[in-house]
Amino acid sequence: METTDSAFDDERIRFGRRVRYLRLKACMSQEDLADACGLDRTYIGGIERGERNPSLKNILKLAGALRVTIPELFANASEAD
Amino acid sequence: METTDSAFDDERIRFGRRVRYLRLKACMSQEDLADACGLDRTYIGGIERGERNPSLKNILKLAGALRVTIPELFANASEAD
DNA sequence: CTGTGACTTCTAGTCCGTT
DNA sequence: AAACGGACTAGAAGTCACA
Repeated sequence: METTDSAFDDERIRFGRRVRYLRLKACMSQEDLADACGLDRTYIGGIERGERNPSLKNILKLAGALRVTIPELFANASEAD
Repeated sequence: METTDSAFDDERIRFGRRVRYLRLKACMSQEDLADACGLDRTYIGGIERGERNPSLKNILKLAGALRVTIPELFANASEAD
C-alpha cells in the first residue's frame, strides 16, 4: 500500500535544512551554490525544501561547495559554528 | 572533453570499500545486508564494487542496516573499531 | 556466496518559464 | 532572491540469468 515512508521524508527534510543553513552561513544564494556545485538552481531549491533525494555524487558536491565535511553536512542544522 | 570525473569514481570506490568492511565486521553476507536494507543482493554487490552511485535514501538504509552513523559510514574503511 | 552484463522502470537532475 | 511548474534527458533503482 506504499506507506509513503515518512522516516526518509524526515531525513530528506532535515538534510535540506542543513544545506540551507550552511549555504546562508556562507552568504551564498541558491544560484551561487548551484554554480559552485555544477548543479541546477531549481535542483538546489528542491533539496533545501526536502523534495529531492540526491545521489552520493551530489552529496559530495554539496559538501565540497559548502566547504564542510560529510559529518558536518549531516549534523543538526542549528549546531556548532 | 568530459574529463570522466575520476574524483567521484574514487569516492564511490572508497565508499564501497567502507560498506564491505563494515558488512564483514558485522559478519553479514551481501544477501544478509540486502535483506536488512530491503535491497537486492546484486545491488549491494554493485555498491561495494563502486559501480553504483546510491541516493541519500539508500545510503541511510545502509547505515541503518550496518548499525553505524553517517560519519562512521564515511570514515576510512580501515579505521577504528 | 559473489561478480557481472544486460535490461526495464522510475526518478534524479536540467532547462525553459512564471509568480 | 526564491518557489514552483511543465517537459524533457540522463542516470539511479531494481531485477535476472548465469558464471
